[in-house]
Amino acid sequence: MAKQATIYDVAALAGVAPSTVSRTFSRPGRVNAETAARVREVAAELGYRTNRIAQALTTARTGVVALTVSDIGNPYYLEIIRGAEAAASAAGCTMLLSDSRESARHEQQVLERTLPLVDGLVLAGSRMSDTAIRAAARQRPVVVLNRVVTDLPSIAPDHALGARSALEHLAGLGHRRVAYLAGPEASWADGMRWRSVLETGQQLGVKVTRLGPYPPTVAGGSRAAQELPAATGAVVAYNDQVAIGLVRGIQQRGGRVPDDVSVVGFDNIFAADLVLPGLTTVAAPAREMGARAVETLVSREGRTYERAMVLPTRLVVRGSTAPPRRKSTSPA
Amino acid sequence: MAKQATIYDVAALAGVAPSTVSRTFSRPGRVNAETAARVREVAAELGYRTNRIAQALTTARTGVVALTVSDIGNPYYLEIIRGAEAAASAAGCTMLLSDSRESARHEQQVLERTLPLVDGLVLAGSRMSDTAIRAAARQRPVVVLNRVVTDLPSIAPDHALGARSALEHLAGLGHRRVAYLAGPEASWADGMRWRSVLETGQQLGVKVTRLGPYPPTVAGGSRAAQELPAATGAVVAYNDQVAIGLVRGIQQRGGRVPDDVSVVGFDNIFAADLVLPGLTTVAAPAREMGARAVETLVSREGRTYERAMVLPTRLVVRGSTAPPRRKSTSPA
DNA sequence: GAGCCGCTGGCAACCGGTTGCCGTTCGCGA
DNA sequence: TCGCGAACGGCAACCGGTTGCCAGCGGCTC
Repeated sequence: MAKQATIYDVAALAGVAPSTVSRTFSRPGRVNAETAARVREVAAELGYRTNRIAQALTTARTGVVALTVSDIGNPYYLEIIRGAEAAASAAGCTMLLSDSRESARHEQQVLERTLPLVDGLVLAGSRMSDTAIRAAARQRPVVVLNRVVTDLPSIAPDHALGARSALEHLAGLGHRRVAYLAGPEASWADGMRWRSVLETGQQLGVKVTRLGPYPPTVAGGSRAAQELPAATGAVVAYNDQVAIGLVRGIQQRGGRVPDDVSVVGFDNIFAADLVLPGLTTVAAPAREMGARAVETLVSREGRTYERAMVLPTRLVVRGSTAPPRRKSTSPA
Repeated sequence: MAKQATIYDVAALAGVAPSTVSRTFSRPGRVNAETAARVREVAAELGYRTNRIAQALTTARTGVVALTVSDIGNPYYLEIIRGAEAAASAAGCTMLLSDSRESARHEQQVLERTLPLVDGLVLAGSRMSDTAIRAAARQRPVVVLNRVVTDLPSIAPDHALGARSALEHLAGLGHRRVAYLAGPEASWADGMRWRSVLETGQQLGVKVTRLGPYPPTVAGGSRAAQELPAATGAVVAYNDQVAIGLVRGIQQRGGRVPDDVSVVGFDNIFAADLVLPGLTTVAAPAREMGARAVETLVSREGRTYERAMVLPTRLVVRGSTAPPRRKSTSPA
């Protein structure tokens, strides 16, 4: 923790004014090439590094962007985080990652702490109200992920399309009754998914029922398995964790997936391909979403409020879905 | 993004000097109760919030601590992150989380960016050399996690004890040959685990062989399954992901776990209890480690360099380990 | 040869707090 | 009544850069 050299030290040793040193680094071209070379040389010798704090004070830019997720433990965010990190790094900023622990209150606290320090904010899976989000947006540029907030730059997968494709898949297999396992009530995605499942069900003549809400975790899914009506032949779960928990719960009670129950999840998390049977799930371009969010944030010069960006989803079919079981227990 | 009120605004409106406003917030007690009350009132009215950047410039404290992990996707870090977050929050600081992507080079870059902005740094699973870590410690207080660096505050699970208990468990079941699947060469934990497996093996009369290194991922474990000598009856894997991948790989080739091969992992990640069979694994008090690390960092007033803190591990026995298969294929 | 312009470097104000030091006021003991 | 110290508020310097403005200088045009 040796004392850092300042522009004043460099200036003195190089025989120029501090402002010249400053310009050498922050405004190259503004200073004569030879002078700049000398300054750089002295700076290197002294191990000078510009003090980002002091810089931030005058420029009002810290070079840090925040990414808030509703739960770091949720693997869905993994690719979002990676995408965001890559974009931030490419743009020369640091990313400040924080966890709102599935709580609007905690999310608010986190924002309170981080907002003053950052140039912008990506809210992935915010549990706050639109009003609260808009309030934050009044302090710093905000990009909303996984959700659409009017008049705020938003990036979201096409939840409706995803839910529709899940239901079409099940209907195509011959299912006529489908249960939807709801996630957190504060989840915007949950609302969109349920609504789309409901509507698509009506269009396809599939009877849909809603169960829950359940915590968006494996444990939540296990609990759902206990409460699942016996006749249920097909389930769309809020996300993959719930779906995985459900499958396990069913299996532990002696049921079989997909023979007795078909299960579809959302997000295509890594583990979806790990469990047995593999989980059929709705995949979103998570990495791309993370990257786009940060890019949007960083490039917001004219504060152009583009319309919400909705990205296509894709159904990944694995072993957890199959035609409903015949009444007879033996195959045809 | 309305203009924020400053101490000058508050001072003017309250009819006091800016320094009084400053002291009202940063040095309560230094100013008369009545004056303070008035200042606070005016501040509230104006929505004044102290500018953390400006504050950081003079106090040289940003109130941010960084936590660097080798891979955010690794569930092992999850509890560490949670523990660290809780401790940071309790201490009134913000946590800056970053990912070094299993690369010393990238880790270095990340540090370059974050060090200037933070009050201290927790390195969890650093892939850098001791020298590089010491260099960082010269710039900011550092606490090392999962590893011991001489003369630096270090917190690590008792890797040796963990590896020993794993091997004792296998030996107790009757295994006489055990393979160790190595992790990243730059991993300090890997070195400790292997060494302990080796030594314990010698003491217990168990023949141990080392395979790898493999990437510390499920995919790495699957690859290991392909390269596993046919006669192998018991395996200790670098971590749970590798162990899980191994189990899957074995199963896909028609092998059975634990009947044909017993498998032990490290870290007791969440998924260890999710796979079938459940994974026997060495658990470390991850959450506590994360919390202790941040606490150590924050409370480092006298820069007391306590000795390395080594925390006990605990073997969690699940279904992936069993006595070796008899020569006869039928049960006794 | 006068006027103008672009290139450079320096001066000094400023960003928004923090803090050492000083002066005033006031209570209290001698 | 005088002296002394504690309490309290203000002044101004400072943290380390950034930047608007100005001046000197050389070159070019007419």
